[in-house]
Amino acid sequence: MPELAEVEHFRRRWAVAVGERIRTVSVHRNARVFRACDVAALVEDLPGRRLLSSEAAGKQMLFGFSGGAWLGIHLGMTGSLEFVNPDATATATATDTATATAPAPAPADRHDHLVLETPSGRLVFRDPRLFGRIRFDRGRGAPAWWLAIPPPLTSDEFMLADLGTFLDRRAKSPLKAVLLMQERFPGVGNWMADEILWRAELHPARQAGSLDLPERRRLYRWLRWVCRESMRVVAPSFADPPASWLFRHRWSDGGLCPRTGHALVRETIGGRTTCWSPGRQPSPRKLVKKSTSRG
DNA sequence: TCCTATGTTGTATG
DNA sequence: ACATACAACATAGG
Repeated sequence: MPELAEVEHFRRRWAVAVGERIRTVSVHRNARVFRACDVAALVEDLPGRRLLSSEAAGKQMLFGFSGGAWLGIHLGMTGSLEFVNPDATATATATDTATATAPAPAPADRHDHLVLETPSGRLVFRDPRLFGRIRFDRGRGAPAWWLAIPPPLTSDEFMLADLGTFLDRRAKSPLKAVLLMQERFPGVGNWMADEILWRAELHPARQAGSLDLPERRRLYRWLRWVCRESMRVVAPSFADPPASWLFRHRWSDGGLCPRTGHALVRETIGGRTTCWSPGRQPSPRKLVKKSTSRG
């Protein structure tokens, strides 16, 4: 599920516990999501600390704790965050074990790899497919990997020239693959890339370096628009975008373009299933053909 | 049984 | 060193 706005939505789910103290930490310590994480440090360090802050940047999240501890979360393909209020019966039993010194048991659900218990509930990280990633860092300021994430695509720091530079550096790659590169387009994922290219009327297989200036302007404009609008529409409630978006038609075979009414096409481009509207997004082959005249 | 899946990364090749 | 392409990761559901 998680691209830019969905990640922001999950961040907000955990943010309800900002200010609360972590009472216990339970983990599936051998889960792949901890491959870049010192699990022992996390489990020993976090209890007693207070959750102070939460941020999302692209598909990454960072939760800050009192005393200089940082929990980084990437949701991979199937990760999610949830805050679970204990029901009345569960509260009694959970409270009784709170003072116990024995290590916290592993979470009951096999896909819940990290659970932070607070006085009012449980912060749950779930990820069936295990492509997600948990990081734990200590220090006064945010960790280096976090600071290296480029600025939001909706901000003034991301300019047309930045887009142009990157397109030229990846000149031979299809636009679809280029838009998925997080080092330049943090938060853009498979459905967002298709949505952007569809709105910009650019075929996903076009080589990045082949775009003229008007096309670059279009890409820039709709890239920012999709980021802004998805944040506005999706982040608060996890709502689907309106039916006027490609999003609502791209998932299965037989979908129709909401602009042209003609059949959408689905094909693998840049290693990912890609959906586009042939009547709206002219193929690279056709574009090449138009320059046949020679003086 | 086979195919697909809203993501990243390691590795091979040019 | 850089750019590009793709298999691999692990699980669930159609």
